[in-house]
Amino acid sequence: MANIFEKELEKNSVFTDRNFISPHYVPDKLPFRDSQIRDITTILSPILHGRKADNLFLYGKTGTGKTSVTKHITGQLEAFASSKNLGIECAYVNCRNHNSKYRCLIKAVHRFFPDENFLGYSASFIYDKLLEKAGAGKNLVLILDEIDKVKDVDDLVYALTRANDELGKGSINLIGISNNLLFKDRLDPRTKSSLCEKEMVFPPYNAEELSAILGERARLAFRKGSVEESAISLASAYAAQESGDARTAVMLLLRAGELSDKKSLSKVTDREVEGAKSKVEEEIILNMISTLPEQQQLVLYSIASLTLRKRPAMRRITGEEVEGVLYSGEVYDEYCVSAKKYKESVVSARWYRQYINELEMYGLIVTTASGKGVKGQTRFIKLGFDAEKIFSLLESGFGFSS
DNA sequence: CCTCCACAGGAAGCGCAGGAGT
DNA sequence: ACTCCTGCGCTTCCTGTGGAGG
Repeated sequence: MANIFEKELEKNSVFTDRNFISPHYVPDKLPFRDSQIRDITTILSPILHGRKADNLFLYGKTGTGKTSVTKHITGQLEAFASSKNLGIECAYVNCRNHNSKYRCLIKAVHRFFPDENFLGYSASFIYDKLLEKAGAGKNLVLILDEIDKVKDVDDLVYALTRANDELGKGSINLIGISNNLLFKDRLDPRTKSSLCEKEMVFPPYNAEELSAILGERARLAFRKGSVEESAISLASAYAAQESGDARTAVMLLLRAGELSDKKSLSKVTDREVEGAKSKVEEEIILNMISTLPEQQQLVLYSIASLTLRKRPAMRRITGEEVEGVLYSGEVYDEYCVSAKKYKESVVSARWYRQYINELEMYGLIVTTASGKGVKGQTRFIKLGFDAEKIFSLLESGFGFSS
């Protein structure tokens, strides 16, 4: 339901209601996630009978629908439970904002006791409050989104699972969500077995699936007939190629729509999607690098500037455009030089390799093992995105300059 | 075949900050 | 307020590895 002012604003726009195409919008229907929804529902079903369900751990890359699916299901669960007067309550905690055991518990307890303020109370008091709620016969579902961001996860999960042993009736059920596939391995084995009683992987969407999702969203958000079919296909293809990330696809279409408005066009065509692509890519990169520690930004900066510097020479040798491939060693040397220029501290080569691994995990760079034709064993490093874009973003936004 | 190169990545340990316990 | 503890970022040291070169 659009606000009347928003309607006014969108009179001459390709949009009818932009909310439907915002990245925060949780759709009613979640296509291609039927089997996940079915499985999770089955796993949660014991609590409808007042018993504890298995804890559940979901993982998959960003924009694969983990959060949306979970919110959808718990929303339905709460609605159903309240209509049947079953004592079920859910709390959603985003651990990116609540990144410690204490903060998570506060957030959750505040959800269960909305009228009370718990700031300043001790951790054990908060914990007891939670037990009190569950002990009154309630079955609580705690969703811990981005659980890998919690500093003391082991403590948190241990405390929450342990709580069930102390409860006569009622229960505390956990759903952990993470997009870090390595997260599970660094958990304490006991935490791992209790949190991951049930596990589920959310695979990336392919181009056809993205296309269907986008089509549905476009129908809700845009004026009828103002988005060309091929524009949707193109946006889906880009997103599928990049990551299989629904959020990227949605952002592409949103920005394309804005572009059409800006140019006072009545339609969104391939050209606008094309234009939006570069903008969305920039947003994604900026989003990623802005949260990076300064040293990692420096490493990335070194890779970008080396790539740019070497490119003309490589072109001269081969006579054609080549991929900007760098040796691990020369990147470290370059990093040492620029680190001395901007900060005095230079990390060791060992730790630099750790940085490289992390940058690769974020998808900012791609590395391949050196095959034949190269002496010794090293890694080839390549940027995951356009070198100029990364270079200029780091230069303008983070105070590096040549 | 052996040796060297240019790294990869594991293990141990160190200094520090911040939180818990007293 | 005081210690004690713990996690984190990092260094140092070390062993492994695959290809080049003699």
